[in-house]
Amino acid sequence: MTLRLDTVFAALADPTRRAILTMLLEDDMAVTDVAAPFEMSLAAISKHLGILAEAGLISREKRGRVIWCKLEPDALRGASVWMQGFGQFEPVDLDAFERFLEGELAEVQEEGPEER
Amino acid sequence: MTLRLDTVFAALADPTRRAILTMLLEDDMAVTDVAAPFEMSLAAISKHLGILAEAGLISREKRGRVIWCKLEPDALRGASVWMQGFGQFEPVDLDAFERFLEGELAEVQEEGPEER
DNA sequence: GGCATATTCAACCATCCGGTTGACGATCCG
DNA sequence: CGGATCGTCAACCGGATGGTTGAATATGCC
Repeated sequence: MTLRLDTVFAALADPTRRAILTMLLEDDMAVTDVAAPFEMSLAAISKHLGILAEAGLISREKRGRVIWCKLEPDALRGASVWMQGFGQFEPVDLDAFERFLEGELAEVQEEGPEER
Repeated sequence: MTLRLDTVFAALADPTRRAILTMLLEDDMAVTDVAAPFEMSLAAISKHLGILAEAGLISREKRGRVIWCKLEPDALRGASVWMQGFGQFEPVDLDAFERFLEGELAEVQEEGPEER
């Protein structure tokens, strides 16, 4: 349980992995397609996907030689609940979030993953 | 902005640091008192507090020779919003959270920080 | 002043993390 | 079959992370 929070938060701490999750929010994707917009190697992306899967944030299903990655947003619930306990945040402004996501996606797709 | 998410999530990925935040939820605390229930050295706790402060999750104020640590839950808002975008989680059950927190606090205070 | 307390600093160590490259197994297709 | 594509594995590397210890700094107290 605590372990799950460890791995979920650790998985979310990397901008490449957050970008991947954001991409998967739009649709399921094959590993190669996930890797396409990034500048790093396919193996690196494969590792990131392994970490996300380990945290339960995505699932992977092999169909033919293609492995399809699917977002599993339920894995975020525990972490979300934990965080919400620290403040009565006002209801989430989903429009603002949408705009933010578009920005993040644009970043990834135009320039590759953001530098640190 | 992305940097902030990086540091916030990374800070939350460690169980000792989450336990510290939970303790600070109850009240402001001096560094020595924060360190008391843990088995590790004061210097280690001091480092953890530095990381939490760097992420904006706590603030530190020196009064006399004592440094008081204060929770800054606003720093969680960005991360919380980011996560909420991934699912329409039902309204948080604050009672359940309260019970969970009591469990976590009890763990820390009775046995020291949980092992991994 | 001189000692005790509170906290950080600095150096060190083992391990983890994020990336690379090259080889490998699996699958599709002509 | 043989070649191309998909994805992972293994070994390696540099830098970050989480911990230690011992010295240093700053403040409070007698």
